[in-house]
Amino acid sequence: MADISASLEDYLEEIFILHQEGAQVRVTDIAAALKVSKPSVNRAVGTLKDAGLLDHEFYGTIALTPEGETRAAQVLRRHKLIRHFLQNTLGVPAEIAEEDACRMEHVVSAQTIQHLYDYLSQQEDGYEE
Amino acid sequence: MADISASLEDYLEEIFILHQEGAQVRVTDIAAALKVSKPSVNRAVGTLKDAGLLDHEFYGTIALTPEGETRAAQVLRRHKLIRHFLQNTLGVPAEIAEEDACRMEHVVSAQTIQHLYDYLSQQEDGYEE
DNA sequence: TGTAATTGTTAGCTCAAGCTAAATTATAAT
DNA sequence: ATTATAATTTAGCTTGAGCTAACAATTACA
Repeated sequence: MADISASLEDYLEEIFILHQEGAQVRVTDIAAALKVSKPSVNRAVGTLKDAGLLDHEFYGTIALTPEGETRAAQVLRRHKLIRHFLQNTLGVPAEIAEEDACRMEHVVSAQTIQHLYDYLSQQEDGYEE
Repeated sequence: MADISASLEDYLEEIFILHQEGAQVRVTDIAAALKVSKPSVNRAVGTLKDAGLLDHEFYGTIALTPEGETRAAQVLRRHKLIRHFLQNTLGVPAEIAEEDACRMEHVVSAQTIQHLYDYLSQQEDGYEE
């Protein structure tokens, strides 16, 4: 379970989200979603493929492996948890909460996420994942 | 007020702390504190000097400018606020709280810091800066 | 005061992650 | 079926931030 960079986590997360939204995931979709060039996507996808986190055939479509899916889901879970906390507990405006969550999701430890989850759970209107 | 990188914020913060601890701040001290090579420190210090955040003469000692001091103090304040929250509100173990604060301090917006401060202030044992 | 040890700097390498321009492959339309 | 458009990939550049090795300057002490 080698650690991957914040940047690669972003690619993984976005691929997961695009997949959830239904269609086949292509390089162009990811580039558009992350506002990054297609060659940048191409290289990141290659790195993630080498890491065994996704499958990608030449000029083909992109799909997460089970391992990649697990990782992506973890990042997205952290994102939602943090955003919820910022917005509903601290009262940070939605847009700022979203932006901060995008950055914080890559740096908060598993331990802290667990404590944050427990904290949110024991509040009046408990957090639903 | 151009933004600086997380890495440069770390240098700034460490210089601030070393200065608070009394002695003159030298390249070697920073390198030891941040566990980084002296050439790395040298270059970062050059960048911060160009940004007007510190003064440094050839083979001389390092001192923050007023602007650099302000910036460093802001980073350190964020660090302490986040660490306090993680440790005392969420109950994250001290060591993990410290590590997480080290990374989070560079990515949390000013808005969120303000909201976090307000949140901590209105708790039973209010937060003291 | 002259030499040894320490400190600081320079030169130059590596890696990650972005980019553009150009080439290749696939898809769609006439 | 041929051609035009779109998607993907390759090649190669840039920047930031780390590193080591080698060189220069300073400090300390014998």
